[in-house]
Amino acid sequence: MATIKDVAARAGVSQSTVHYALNGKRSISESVRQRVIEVVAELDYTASALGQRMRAGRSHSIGLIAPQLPTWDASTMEMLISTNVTASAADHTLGIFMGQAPEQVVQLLRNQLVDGLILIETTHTDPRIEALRDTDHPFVLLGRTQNLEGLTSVDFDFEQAVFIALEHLVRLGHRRIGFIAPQQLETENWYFVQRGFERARAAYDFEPTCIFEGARLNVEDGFRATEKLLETTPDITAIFTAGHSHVGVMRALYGRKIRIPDDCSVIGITTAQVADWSIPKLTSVDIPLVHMSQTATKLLLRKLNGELVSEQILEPARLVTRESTAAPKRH
Amino acid sequence: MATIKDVAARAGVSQSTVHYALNGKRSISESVRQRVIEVVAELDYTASALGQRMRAGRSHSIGLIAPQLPTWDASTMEMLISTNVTASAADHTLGIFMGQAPEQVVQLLRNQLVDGLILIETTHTDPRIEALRDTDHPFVLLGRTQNLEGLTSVDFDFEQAVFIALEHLVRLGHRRIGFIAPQQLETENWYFVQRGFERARAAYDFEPTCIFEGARLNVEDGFRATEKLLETTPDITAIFTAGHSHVGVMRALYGRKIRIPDDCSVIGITTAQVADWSIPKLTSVDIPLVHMSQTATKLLLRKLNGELVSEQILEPARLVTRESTAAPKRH
DNA sequence: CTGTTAGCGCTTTCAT
DNA sequence: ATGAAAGCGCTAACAG
Repeated sequence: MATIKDVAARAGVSQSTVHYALNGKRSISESVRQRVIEVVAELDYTASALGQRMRAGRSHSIGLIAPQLPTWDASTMEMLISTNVTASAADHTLGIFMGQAPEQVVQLLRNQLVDGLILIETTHTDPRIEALRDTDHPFVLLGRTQNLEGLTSVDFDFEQAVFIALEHLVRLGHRRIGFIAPQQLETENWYFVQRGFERARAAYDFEPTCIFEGARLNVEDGFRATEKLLETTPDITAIFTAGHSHVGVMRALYGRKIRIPDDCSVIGITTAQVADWSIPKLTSVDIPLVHMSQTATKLLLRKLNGELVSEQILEPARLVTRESTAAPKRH
Repeated sequence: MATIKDVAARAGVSQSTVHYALNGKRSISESVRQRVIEVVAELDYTASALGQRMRAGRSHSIGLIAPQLPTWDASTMEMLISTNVTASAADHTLGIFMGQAPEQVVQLLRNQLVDGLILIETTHTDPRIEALRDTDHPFVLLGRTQNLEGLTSVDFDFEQAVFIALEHLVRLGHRRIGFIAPQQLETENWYFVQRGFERARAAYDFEPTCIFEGARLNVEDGFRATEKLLETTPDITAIFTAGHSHVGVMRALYGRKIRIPDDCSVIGITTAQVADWSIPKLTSVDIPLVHMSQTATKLLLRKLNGELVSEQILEPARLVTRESTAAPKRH
C-alpha cells in the first residue's frame, strides 16, 4: 500500500504539499496539484485511516454497550441499524460490546478503543453508569436511570404510553382488561409502566387482571400469559401487552377461536414496524426507536465535538390505531 | 490520559522498560518491575489501542458487509451476535457496513479502516466479490457465489435442506404439499432451493402447489402465501416454507381453524431459536447460523494472521422434528 | 538487565 | 507557494 511519503517522493514534492493538494487547506499551484493527483492515481494512494486517527488522537468509533448477550428482537435491530447509519454518516464506526463488566466498559474509553458510548437497557441503579459518572468520558443513555443529574439521555415516556393505551381501551367501552407485563422489575422502564397503570386505575373505571410473565416479553411469554389470562378471566374483552409478545397473545386467541378485534381487542407498546407485521396489524403506542437512536447518536457526536451537552429527552407517547382494537360487542 | 512516556519519566526508567515490565517479553529485575507497576497504578495508565494498532499497521477490526439496509430478523441477529462474540474473543472489533457500493467496500480495506471482511447475503454474480477478487485483501463469504475458485466461504446446504424437508413430509404420508418460497431469484440460495425441490420431485411421488410470494420470506408474506395456497388447493395436508414466514403461515391456518399438525403439517428451514419460538414449535431443517458465523469469523481471523486459507465449507442439513408435523389424517 | 532510537502514516506548525 | 520537521503512542531492533 502506497503512503503519502511514496507519493511525495514520486511527485518530487514534500509530504505537506501532497497533503494540502489533496485537502485544499492551503493554496497550491495548479501545476503541482495536477502532478500530485496524477501520482496519487498512479500509485493508487489512499490516506490511511489508522494514521489519521492516530494523529487526531481519536478512534472515530463509538461503542454500543449492551449489559449482556441479548435476546434481541426486531425492534432492537431497528435501534442498532439506526445508530449505525447515523454514526456512519458522521464518519464514525459503531462497535457493539456485550456483557462487559463496568470496569471493562470504562476501559474501552481509557484505551481509546472508542471515543464515546451509548448505553442501552439501562437500569434503576446501573453499575455501568456509576462507573462512568465520575470520569469525563462522553456517553449517552438510551433509556433512563435513577439519578439523571448531569447525564444525557433519550427515553420513551412509558408511563404515558401505558396510560393512553388503557385510556383508549376504556374509551372504546372495555371494562374487563387483561394486563400482561414482564417481571423485569430491575429495569427503569418497569417503574414507569407501573406508574402509568396506577394513573389509569385512578382515572378510569375498569377491572384489570394482571398477568406477570417472563423476564422480557417475547412471543412465548405472550402466549403463556394469555393462556393463563383466559383461564382466570375468560370474559375479558381486551388485552394490553408490550414488546414483541402480542404475536404470542394473538396466537393464543386464534387457537381458542377468539377473533381479533371482534371478540377481544389487543393493544401494545412497540415499534411501528413490529406493529405492522402482525395480523391483524396491532393498535399500538409506537416507540419511535429509530428516531430515538438517531437522537442519542447525534447527541453523542456533539459531545465528541466538545459541546457540553446535558439534556434529558423524553420522547412523547402517541397512540396509533390500527386493526386490533374495537369496541366490545354487547351481550 | 497518561502515556507510556509519562510512566517512564515518573518511574525513572526508559519506555522500553515500562513496556517490557508490563508485557513480560524480556526479563526485568523484580525491583524495577514493582516500581513500574506502582507508577502505572498511580497514573492510572492504560496502553492506547490507537498507538498499538498504528504501530502494528492493523486496525484490529473486521467489517461485516451487508449489501443494503436489511430488514433483519431474529436469525440475522443471531449471526451478528455470534460474529461479534467471536471477533471480540480474538481482540477484534466488529464494524457493520450496509449499502456500500463495491468500490467503497474495497476502500474500507485500502484505508485500513478494517483488516478483513465478512460478506453476507451474497448473490450469484456479486459485484462486491468481483471488486475484491483481484485484490489480496482477506475476506470470507457467509454464503456462496457462482465461482468459488480461490475464495473462502461458509454456507448451508440449502439444496439438501429442501430435499430432506420434502422427504420428511412424503414419508409421513403427505402427497398434496404446499411449497412456499420467495421470489429472490437473484440470490445464490434460490438456485439451490430449486435444485432441492427438483430432486425431491424426481425421487418421490407428491403433488406440489407452488406459491412464490415476496422478495424475502417474512411473516406477512407467509400469511399471504398461505391464503393464496388455501384458495387454490384447500385439500393440502402440509406446507413447506422457509425463513421467518412460518409465523404467518401458522397465523393463516389458525384463522381458518385448521389445526397444526392435526389438519395440516408445517415444515420450515430456519434457526433453532426461531423454530422454538413458534407455537407449536416448528419442525425444521435447522440452519446452524451461530456456528456458521463463528466458523466464518475464525477463518477470517486465520487469514488475518497470514495463513493461506482457501476453504469452501458447506454445512450439512439435518432435520429436527418438533411439534408442527405429523402424518396426515386418513379420510 | 536496561537504555536509545527508529519508525508506523498522518497532520500541522514553523520557517523560507 | 512550498518544504522541513515535529510528534501522536506504541513496539522492537539494536546496543550496551
